[in-house]
Amino acid sequence: MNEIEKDRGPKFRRRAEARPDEVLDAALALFIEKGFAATRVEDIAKRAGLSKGAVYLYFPSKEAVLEALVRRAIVPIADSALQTLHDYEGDPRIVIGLVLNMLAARLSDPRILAMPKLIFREVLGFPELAQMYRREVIDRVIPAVEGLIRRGIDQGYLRQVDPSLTIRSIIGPLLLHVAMAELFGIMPEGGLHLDKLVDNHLSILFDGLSAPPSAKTWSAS
Amino acid sequence: MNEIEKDRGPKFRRRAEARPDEVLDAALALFIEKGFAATRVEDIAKRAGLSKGAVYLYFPSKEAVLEALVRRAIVPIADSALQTLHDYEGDPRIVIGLVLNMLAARLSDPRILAMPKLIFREVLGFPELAQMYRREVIDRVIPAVEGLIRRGIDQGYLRQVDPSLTIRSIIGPLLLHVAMAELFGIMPEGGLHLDKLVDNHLSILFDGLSAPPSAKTWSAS
Amino acid sequence: MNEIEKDRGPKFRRRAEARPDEVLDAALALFIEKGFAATRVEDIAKRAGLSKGAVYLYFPSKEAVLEALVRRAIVPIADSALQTLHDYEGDPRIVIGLVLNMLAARLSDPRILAMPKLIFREVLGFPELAQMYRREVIDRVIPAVEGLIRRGIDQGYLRQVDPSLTIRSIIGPLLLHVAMAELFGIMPEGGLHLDKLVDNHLSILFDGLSAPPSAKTWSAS
Amino acid sequence: MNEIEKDRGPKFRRRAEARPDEVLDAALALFIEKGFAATRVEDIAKRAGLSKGAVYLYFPSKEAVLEALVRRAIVPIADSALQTLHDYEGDPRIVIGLVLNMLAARLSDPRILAMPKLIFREVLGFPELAQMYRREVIDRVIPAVEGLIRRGIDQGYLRQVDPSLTIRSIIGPLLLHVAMAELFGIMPEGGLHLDKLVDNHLSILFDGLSAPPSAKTWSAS
DNA sequence: GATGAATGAGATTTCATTCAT
DNA sequence: GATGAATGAAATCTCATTCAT
Repeated sequence: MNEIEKDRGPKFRRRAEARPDEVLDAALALFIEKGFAATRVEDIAKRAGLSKGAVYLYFPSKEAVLEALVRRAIVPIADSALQTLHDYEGDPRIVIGLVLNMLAARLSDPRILAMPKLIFREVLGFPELAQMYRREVIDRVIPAVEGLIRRGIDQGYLRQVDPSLTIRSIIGPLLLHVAMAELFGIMPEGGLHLDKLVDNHLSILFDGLSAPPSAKTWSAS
Repeated sequence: MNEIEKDRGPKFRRRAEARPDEVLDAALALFIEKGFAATRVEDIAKRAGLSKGAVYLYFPSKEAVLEALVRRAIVPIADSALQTLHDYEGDPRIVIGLVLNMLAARLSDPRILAMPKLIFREVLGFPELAQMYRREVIDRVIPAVEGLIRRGIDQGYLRQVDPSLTIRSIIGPLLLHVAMAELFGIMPEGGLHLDKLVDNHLSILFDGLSAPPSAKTWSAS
Repeated sequence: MNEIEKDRGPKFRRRAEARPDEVLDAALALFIEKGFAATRVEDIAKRAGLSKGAVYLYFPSKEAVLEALVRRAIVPIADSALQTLHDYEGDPRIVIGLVLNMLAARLSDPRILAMPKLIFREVLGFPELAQMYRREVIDRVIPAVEGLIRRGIDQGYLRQVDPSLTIRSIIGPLLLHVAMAELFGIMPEGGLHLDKLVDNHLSILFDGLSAPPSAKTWSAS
Repeated sequence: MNEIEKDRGPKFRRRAEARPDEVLDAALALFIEKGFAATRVEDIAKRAGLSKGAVYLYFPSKEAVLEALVRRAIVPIADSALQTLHDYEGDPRIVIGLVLNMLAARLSDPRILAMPKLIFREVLGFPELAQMYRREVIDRVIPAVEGLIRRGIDQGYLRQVDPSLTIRSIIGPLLLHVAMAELFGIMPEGGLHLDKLVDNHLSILFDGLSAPPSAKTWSAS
């Protein structure tokens, strides 16, 4: 931060204030790989390039590392989703498309993908984690999306649907896509291809699976 | 059940062939509540009404309890879904509706809901679990659904979509609904109401979120 | 023992009073194979063809099985060695040769070989075992052999040696031969060949390793 | 050693590089006393002046302690025996006498005596131990001794005997002497007196138990 | 600030022994 | 007499956390 210290090449960045962040990076990788319970503090330390004891200089417990990890990651994501939600005013389908594509782009970065994976995996064991995530992310995003849908209905862009339940129809397919890939290794050939999933999903989400009646009539005639 | 025998303390129950099942029931409850790693074998035993050592009469290890648990639960579910998939031939939307409603009904039973919760939570730590689930459930259900969609497209019921990716659009919303409720306690007032979710989801899935063009025209004029 | 019971074919010997002996046979085999500590009572029971609980009808504890085992085996061996020691009066070398050859013949039977193996292995952990073995075997055999040697010296058959220490020179080579074979698998090709060992050993024991002085002279001239 | 540091309780000793050796010393004493199976890791730790967990800082398992123990002890002994065997060229009886006296001197140290006791006791349960002992000791010593005997025969020092079997006659008496003392408490008054045993044994080994024929004649006449 | 040796509570697993049937 | 389900003490090993240096 300071003018003299700045960022003087990677060689001189040892022992900087970035230490806690390096611990979090290491912990994230390991929590994803093996889970919270099966990750030893010593592993985290080793991967972060410092000693076991040093971890406790920055965090009072292993659990605190997990909490800090989640806190660090979720706020920016929620913020940028909310930003997009607020910036656009017209056809909500445009906004939904933008947000889903933004999400798809972000989640293609494994470092970011790691966070929801971690949260979904560990949240049952750490109620504070659930509360934090709810407070910081869910309780801010859901009302915004619900409002978006409600306005879309009011303005005639969308059919009459339950805004709250419809959120599941908008986000759920992404979650399942990621879950299938991460938990069972089931994904399109060559990778997640989240962009293709979003394309396919948006076309169904907006226009439905059903063939247009006219089309059917045409082909039948 | 008998008035005299009733449930008079655990000491006098011998040669109950239901023992392994009682252990599994106890383990399921605890694994869900606290996770596999944080559940002690002694907890399982106590809840099943026997001693720590007795658990090892029926299962060679704690991990074996988990595997048996999953095996016991998943096959029937997959079977009945496949049954429905095979029994109907015409409009695939009917079949999809039937299967989703069947799923909704089943998952309303907490004992059944517990299984996917458990699997999703622990599968990262137990590759064998993932393989078993894949083999027994996923690899049987996915091809059946893909075939259903493909035939629906060929017969003019459905629009041109990617059958494989579309599976995510069909199932994903249920997963998210359950996840929100179970992980963060976010659900409609008064309960999961999976039936309402499925209603809302099916209407979007088949007909899309977009208001019909004529409607828009009308409202705009 | 009784005229009627006798030994009426193997078919009718089930549930006879031989039960405890069958337990001991099974225990012996397993104690040899895996040691006392690593042998489970259930293994003994299974091998003896009865249930775990039945073992406790005959023996109050696992340790009691070991003691009974040793007691059963050692007395006859000591008896027959003592018999031979007492029966001969003249040249003690004849007696020593007879006894060693008798020992060699007996120890070629794995069932008999098992006992000293077992005793040597477990005696450190069971002082009572040591006492029993000492009382029943060692304290009867050693004085007899010492007396034999002493008389041999007095009668001019043997050189002046320490009778007590000489016992080690007489028996030690057999012990080492068996130990090398049993512990490390080091033995003559094709088996223990205890008879050959005894031949070689007796010739050294009586006449010494050294070449006769005259022979040396001859070969040198 | 230093007057101020002395041995002021276990709490203030840190970074002692001798730790693993202290653990081995403690383990040796206990394994001898109670056997491997009956010795708890906590006992070892307590005797070494540290905590249960600390043992696992130095050795990955209790079994590894045993292996390290044996490895530490046997190589020097085998080495010095081989040294003696190789250094002398002439009359093999001289070499045999030197080696046996060297062995006697060494085994008078209880710390060294403990090792063969331990190995003989536990080797049946740990095949790796047997292999290690064979590789490091037996397979190096036996060929050397066999060669010595063979050369002694060729050069006219020794009678025609089986070199391989004769090894038993050379070493066996020492083994039995030690075994009787350690297992049953049978030994000359006042201690092992291995030197006296070796004296008596060597005289028999080289010259035989039999009285010289001339002597017999003399005494008879 | 940093280290890593040390601790000790706690987890899984084994098995001799008991005892209702 | 026989069974084998059940117990529970005890053993090995792990690892979050502390603290002397």
